[in-house]
Amino acid sequence: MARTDLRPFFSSEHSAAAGRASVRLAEFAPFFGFEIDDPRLGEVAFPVRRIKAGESLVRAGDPFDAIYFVRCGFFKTVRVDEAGNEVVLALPMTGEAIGLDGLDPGHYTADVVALDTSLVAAVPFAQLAHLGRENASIERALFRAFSRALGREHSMICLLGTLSAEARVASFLLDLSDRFGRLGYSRTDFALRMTRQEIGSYLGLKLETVSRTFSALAASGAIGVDRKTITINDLAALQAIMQPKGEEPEMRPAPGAVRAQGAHRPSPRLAREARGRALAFA
Amino acid sequence: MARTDLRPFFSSEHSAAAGRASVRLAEFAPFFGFEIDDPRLGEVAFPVRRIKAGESLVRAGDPFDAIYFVRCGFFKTVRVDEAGNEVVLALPMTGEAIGLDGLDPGHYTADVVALDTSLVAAVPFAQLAHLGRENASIERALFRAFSRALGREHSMICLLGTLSAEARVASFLLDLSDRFGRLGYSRTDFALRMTRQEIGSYLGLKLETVSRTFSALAASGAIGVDRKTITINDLAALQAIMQPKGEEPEMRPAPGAVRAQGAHRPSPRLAREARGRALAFA
DNA sequence: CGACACATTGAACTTTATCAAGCCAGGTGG
DNA sequence: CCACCTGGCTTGATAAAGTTCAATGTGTCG
Repeated sequence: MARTDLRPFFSSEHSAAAGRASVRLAEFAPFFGFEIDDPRLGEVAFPVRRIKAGESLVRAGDPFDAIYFVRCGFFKTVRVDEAGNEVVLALPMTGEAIGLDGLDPGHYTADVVALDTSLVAAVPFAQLAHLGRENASIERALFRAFSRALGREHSMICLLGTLSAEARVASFLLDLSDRFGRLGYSRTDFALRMTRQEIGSYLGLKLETVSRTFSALAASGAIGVDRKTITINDLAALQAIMQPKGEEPEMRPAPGAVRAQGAHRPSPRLAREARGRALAFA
Repeated sequence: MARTDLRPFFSSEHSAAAGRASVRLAEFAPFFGFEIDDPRLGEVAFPVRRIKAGESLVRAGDPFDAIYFVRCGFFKTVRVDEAGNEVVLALPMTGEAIGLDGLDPGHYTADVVALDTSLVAAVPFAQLAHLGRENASIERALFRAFSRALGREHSMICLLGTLSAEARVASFLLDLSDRFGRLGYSRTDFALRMTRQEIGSYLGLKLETVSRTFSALAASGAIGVDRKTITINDLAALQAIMQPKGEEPEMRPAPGAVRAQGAHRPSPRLAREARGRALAFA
């Protein structure tokens, strides 16, 4: 793991290697919920890194210094735990931030590998924190980025903790569909960038199980599978897979009688609101 | 048998009224990695809430306003997903923060229920962020708290994605042991505050599986189980369970390796560093 | 004391992993 | 151009790990 990785044009501001070496904040901020209310702020520029499929953006153990904002492309983050197990922790794509979990330990905790040619803005954390101190919107967006990441992990834990293989795969496809959709791509037709093995690792399954589940879903007509191309034919069917029980209409306890000791009520369903790429943060 | 009682010695100083209504930052900050370099800062006080076992600190859907710092006690955070599955997401105890994931959606996403009589400091997020803007150490600690939470979730995802039931339970016990140890309690004898069902939910297992695994570990001599009391007899055995393969990774084992050192696994891995109450952030 | 919630244990059953072929598309080199 | 590799995918047969169902035990609390 001690592989000295020379990072291509990291701090090169002007050196226009193959392409541009930096982006202005104003160019990518909107995709991450940053509101730029001060025009000067928008002019702050950050180095850009271009990563080709198969290359690493960061490696586990590298000293933490920057957050990476994916401007376009697709990555996988892979952690190798102490037992030597490889786990795909996340599949970040355009509009998502990478590396937040490295702040506390002081080093990145996972390898981040591009699955497709990608562009990221490398924002030194110290600088970001500094900007945040001057601009409330930036600070807010930064906190929210952390919080959102946390929420995502929680969903993942629920998925791994409770869902069957079929439900996990359905959930995975719906998530991809949703994310592609938000970016303006088709919600029903897309190409997977990762192997069955990687999907399995991400979902806590073996690649054979993923393959079989794809086949089964295809046989049921819910989706079409051709190699790495997925077609979603019946969105509702996929969603239904995750409602295993005939959920009876739940009784809604009047919001006031909160004397509930011990037992936990069915609790008000927290609507999954659109937290998309939108900027708003009341 | 001595039920390790987390004595509420909280109000050591003044106003030992039955229910003191506030704590000064200086009193609990050190436990969370906050460095108080400005004495005036230490005087800032926050409301305290005392929660009895079985009561809820927050409920899913409640509007997000504060982060709760557990001063003493033990909680579970439970999410009920859209399918109606209950999942125990975390088991926060003394020295940990609760509610960080609620910032982005604007409401708490899980029920947080006390498993034991507990005391928490309720720190309004807005106020915390404001303090952070004036004091770099506070801000840093806040970011780190987010980052650390993220790291914890990642470990959880690895656990759920790759480990067998036995390894999950072993890992769970080691984690508890470690956490109790950090707080000054015995690392080898402690009382579980949660049911088998809750443990199972947390580990992605059924309660029967947890029970069976406890029994098996007890039969092997690694632990002792008496109802809710756990005794760890063989720490190394538990640790060994998580090294399923004779994984001889490429890290060359130093030729003249120390054998004396009580069979300490080759875990020069990113050692889980003392992230306890320590403050350092080089 | 009796009820009840929690825990343990057994046996049957399901789901997923494992092992083992075989297949297919794309790339390489003869 | 084709024959042939190769890496990834599919599919089948078994096995293993957990779940489910069910019965029984046990401490706690009213």
